[in-house]
Amino acid sequence: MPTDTLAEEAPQRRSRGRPRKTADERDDGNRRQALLRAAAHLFRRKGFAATSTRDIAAAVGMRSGSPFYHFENKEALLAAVMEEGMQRALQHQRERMDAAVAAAPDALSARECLRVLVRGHFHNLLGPESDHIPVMLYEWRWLAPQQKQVVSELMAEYEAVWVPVLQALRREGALKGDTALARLLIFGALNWTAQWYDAEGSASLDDLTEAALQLFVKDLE
Amino acid sequence: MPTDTLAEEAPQRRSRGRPRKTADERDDGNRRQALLRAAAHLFRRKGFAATSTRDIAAAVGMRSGSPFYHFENKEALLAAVMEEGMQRALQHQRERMDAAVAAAPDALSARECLRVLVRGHFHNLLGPESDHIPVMLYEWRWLAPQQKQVVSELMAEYEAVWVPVLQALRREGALKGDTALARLLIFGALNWTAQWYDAEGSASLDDLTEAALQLFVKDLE
DNA sequence: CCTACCGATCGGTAGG
DNA sequence: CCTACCGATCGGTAGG
Repeated sequence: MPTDTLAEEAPQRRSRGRPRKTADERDDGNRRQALLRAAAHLFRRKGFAATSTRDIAAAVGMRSGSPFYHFENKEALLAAVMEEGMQRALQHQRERMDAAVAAAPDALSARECLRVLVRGHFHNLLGPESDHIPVMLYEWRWLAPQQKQVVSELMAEYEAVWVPVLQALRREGALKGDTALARLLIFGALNWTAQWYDAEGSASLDDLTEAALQLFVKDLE
Repeated sequence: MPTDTLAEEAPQRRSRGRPRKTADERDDGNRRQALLRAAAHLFRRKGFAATSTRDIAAAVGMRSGSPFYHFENKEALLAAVMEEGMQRALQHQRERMDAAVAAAPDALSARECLRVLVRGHFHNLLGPESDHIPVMLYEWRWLAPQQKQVVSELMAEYEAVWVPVLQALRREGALKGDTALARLLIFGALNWTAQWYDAEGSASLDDLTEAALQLFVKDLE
């Protein structure tokens, strides 16, 4: 964009016509980011089908046609929300696991591993800036097959970390039955919290984590 | 409707104009029922917001305006789907519990009670004619406050049956931690199966029930 | 990124 | 329950 070089030739340009943007809402890639944030928020609150691209545009102070300068169409915006959400979730999962391993004097127990994963999942699902993942979970059907492919690979990567942990628990006798079914049921219990968890309520994410572990994992006595 | 008395005066009336309906799709309350079934199916497959009342009308061979002869508006149709679904689910839950109690030589154990409830819930959620409950779970947000009130009372009635069972398990030591949180997590695990369960797949509803019990309930050794 | 616009679709209604 | 219709809204585009 030639704005900078033009600025050298017309340094005294006054603000007239439509109001100037303030510094932190200028072009960059941050208009795109703003659209993604607003879309995630609205898609979560009203669902994909009931959110108009006009709603999203208005939420970031754009006119109705402008989102299509940044995204090819409404579905591409949805796919981008989900991909960004999963990338951030993967990142957060890695950081938590690495930190937990680094902090453990001996090897981390399978139970402690699961605790870290569950706690991290609640952060990804219910924490601050967490609209993206519920949108991914609940608006999945609107993706085109190719977009589903991309997102489901990220989901598979996320879930793959859980597999050896559950298998270890099963070897210990702390988990019974088929681990694949157990994993699906566990993710169900966790993901469903997005339907009822109230951040203002009495239970914290740590409380939820504790309740989940007590429910899923037999204590070894 | 005066059709019958008029028929006495014109018994020879021939079929002309638009084709006659066959016997089992005649007026009655069964056009309303047909609309409910079609609506449940489409609301589940495409979501409430993306299903047009025209889609629903076409699915039962009506014209676009006709659903509004049976239902005041689109939301009333959704509410009726949910209410019917919950009434049937409650009925089914009662029948299963009564049958299990009648069949038990001694008192039913808490664990067996939970098994019956879980198995019944899978039937309500994943069995034949089961679109209504997933619609209730996933399209909840479209209800008006007053409709939410009605449906949530039915849900409360459904869940109330589970409470003493979970409390009994907790007293036995087969369930740890807060029972209210446990109930929410358990329902999450069960309800989420609507997202991934494939009736054509390898696991039966009995398999799912077994997996759920193994996951949630500690065996008492 | 805005302006101005298009074709399509939607929920719902009057009148029969 | 159909016919004929309305006003509103929507995703998306051309042209700048």
